[in-house]
Amino acid sequence: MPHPLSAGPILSGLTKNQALVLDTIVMAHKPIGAYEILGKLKPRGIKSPVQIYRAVNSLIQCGIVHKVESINAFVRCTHGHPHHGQTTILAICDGCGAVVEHHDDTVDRRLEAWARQEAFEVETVAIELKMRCARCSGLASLATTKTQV
Amino acid sequence: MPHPLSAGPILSGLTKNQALVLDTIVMAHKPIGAYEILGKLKPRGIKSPVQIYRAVNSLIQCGIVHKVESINAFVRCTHGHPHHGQTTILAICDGCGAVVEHHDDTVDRRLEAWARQEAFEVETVAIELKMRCARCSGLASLATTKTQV
DNA sequence: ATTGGGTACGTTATGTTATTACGTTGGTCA
DNA sequence: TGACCAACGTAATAACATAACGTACCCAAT
Repeated sequence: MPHPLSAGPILSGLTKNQALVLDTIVMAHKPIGAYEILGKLKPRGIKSPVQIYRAVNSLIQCGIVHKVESINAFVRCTHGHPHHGQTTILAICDGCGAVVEHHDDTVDRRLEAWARQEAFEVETVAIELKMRCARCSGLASLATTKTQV
Repeated sequence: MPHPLSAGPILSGLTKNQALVLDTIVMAHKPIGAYEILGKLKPRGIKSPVQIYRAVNSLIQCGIVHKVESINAFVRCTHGHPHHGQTTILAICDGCGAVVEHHDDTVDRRLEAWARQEAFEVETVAIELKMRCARCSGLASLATTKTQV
């Protein structure tokens, strides 16, 4: 349970460390790794990776943050209302790190149907696409004029 | 490109290291990490992680092996015929490491439609489920009688 | 008010996964 | 033959993640 006194810069109900980490993830505007978060929070008193991992794990459990498995990084959930058991689909641009989040009930149903057929119990689902966003694929022929990940 | 002379224990057209690594992955019957592969191949002259990573990357490019992103491990592709641009869906049992591979055109179409709508170019797609297989979830109430991952 | 449980925290150390950098080998082909 | 290219070998290091310990604090039951 959250520390009752803390009220983070973004959301209340988070502990101090959770709020710091969430804030850093939000500010990044793209997936950010644990050690990069650590680097940014050292000036604010965070000293070790464990502290980051503890906080992101809480945030993930709350559903506020997603882990991008394919790049070992974390990103703010941009899905407005709470997920009702829906699978999060993430597309990440190789070029600029932009992330688009999506949900698709049809996909969820297809996966559930498959699970029933194979008689296994689904615990978690991760769907991740690597892509070039419109801007980055449009710029493909030009020199590298924009910031890369 | 493959080394022209080598013919591995499993498939021809692979280099010696690729064949060794593939063989180890196949023998494992479940996802196996790079360092575990390394451990098994040390007696056969492989000395460093790079050699493993080079080989698995080639095998992945050939489509012979999949990387399971969510657990940083590698598994033999069990899809019979060559994939026609299909997305691989993997379900991995937490209990015993069993893997089931699947493909679903409907899911592929939904993701493609989404990509079109958002105007990005898909490069790769990873769909991974963590699950308990029928055997492991049936055994849930019993003591740990079977080998765990 | 004391005590015991639970949660987050801090710190150190270590374990695990992956890549960079650089030089060598051996086959291909003009 | 010699330029090229792909795979290989080796050492070092980077990047990601957890274990194991003890402390601080709130809360609820005694």
